[in-house]
Amino acid sequence: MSDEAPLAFARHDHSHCAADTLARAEAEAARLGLRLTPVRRRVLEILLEAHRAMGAYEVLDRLAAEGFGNQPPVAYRALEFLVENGLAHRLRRLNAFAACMHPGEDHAPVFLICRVCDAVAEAPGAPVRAALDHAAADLGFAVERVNIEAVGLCPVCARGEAA
Amino acid sequence: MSDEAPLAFARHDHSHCAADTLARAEAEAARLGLRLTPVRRRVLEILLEAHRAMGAYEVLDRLAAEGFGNQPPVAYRALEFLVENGLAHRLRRLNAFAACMHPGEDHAPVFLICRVCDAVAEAPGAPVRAALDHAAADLGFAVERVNIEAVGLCPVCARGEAA
DNA sequence: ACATGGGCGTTACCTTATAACAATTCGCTT
DNA sequence: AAGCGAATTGTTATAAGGTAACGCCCATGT
Ligand SMILES: [Zn+2]
Ligand SMILES: [Zn+2]
Ligand SMILES: [Zn+2]
Ligand SMILES: [Zn+2]
Repeated sequence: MSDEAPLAFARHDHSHCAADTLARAEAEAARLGLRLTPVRRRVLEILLEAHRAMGAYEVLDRLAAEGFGNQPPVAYRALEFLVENGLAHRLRRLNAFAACMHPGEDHAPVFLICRVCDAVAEAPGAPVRAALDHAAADLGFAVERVNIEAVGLCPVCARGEAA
Repeated sequence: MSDEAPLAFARHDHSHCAADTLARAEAEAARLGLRLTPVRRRVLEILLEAHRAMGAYEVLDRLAAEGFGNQPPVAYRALEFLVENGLAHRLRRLNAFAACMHPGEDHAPVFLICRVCDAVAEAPGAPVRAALDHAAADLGFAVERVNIEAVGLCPVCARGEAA
């Protein structure tokens, strides 16, 4: 159902990519009995427009331009809803949010953030998470929530820098 | 020279712990030819007072009370200096800073943050980092900087919750 | 019809962070 | 010892990120 490798850094038909991910998010929302209201759905669509993270205020500007509320809570509430229900992720390093590319899949994402083109990829992080759990267990620490984010160069931009 | 297991969650002689870590930080600063000025040194001491993270404004209040500047850049610059030179760490999840407990050791820290008592431990994260590098390499992504932070329950507070 | 609760819009405010400039101090050369 | 450029500090001002609290509306169930 889902791609094995993230497409974020590869050229691909993104309109298909976004539509497909939105469809999977809608299916997941239905399965969980969530109310994907117009604002929430629109925010998810906006996040899906690119493999980038967006700040809450950037999202808010878009909403306001489309006739939704124009105050911060409007954006923050929709974003929080999406994050809480696994349809989006929060990138603490960027104070920003990105659509989840694997809705409903129970994944342990590692975020790879390109410092040149700002692309964000959600890499499979099960082994990373396992190593983390092990390190925590050694200290008797019970992990509940995790943020694993890496900043660096994506393959495309790496070629550019080499020049 | 350094402890194998972090003490953060264990009862220990913290005044000795802090003094020792400060001494190692000073040695490292000397080795690198860094200028550990009064503000910078004081900020490090403040961070070392507890195994907690402190917000920049909390640090600033302390500085101001002691006759240093009372404007945000004073705190942010000192904190940035400490972070850049490996004497402190920034916890993006908390918008806060903590003293490095292993200055000069070239460690790959994983931060364990207790949501009850706010204690922060710096766990050895070499295996986690290795797993992350591997995941990134699969995508051709060159990792430069990393944030690995976990929120959960420290062993002490876990006993409390069980009751 | 009516009560209930969730979601949305708004006001108001708080916290976190940075840009830019001036005055000073430091480390070094002459 | 004087002088110079670079680094550091203090200050002003403002940008960016985030939340509390209130009331209205609408969907749902009785
Ligand atoms: Zn795509
Ligand atoms: Zn995801
Ligand atoms: Zn200690
Ligand atoms: Zn450290």
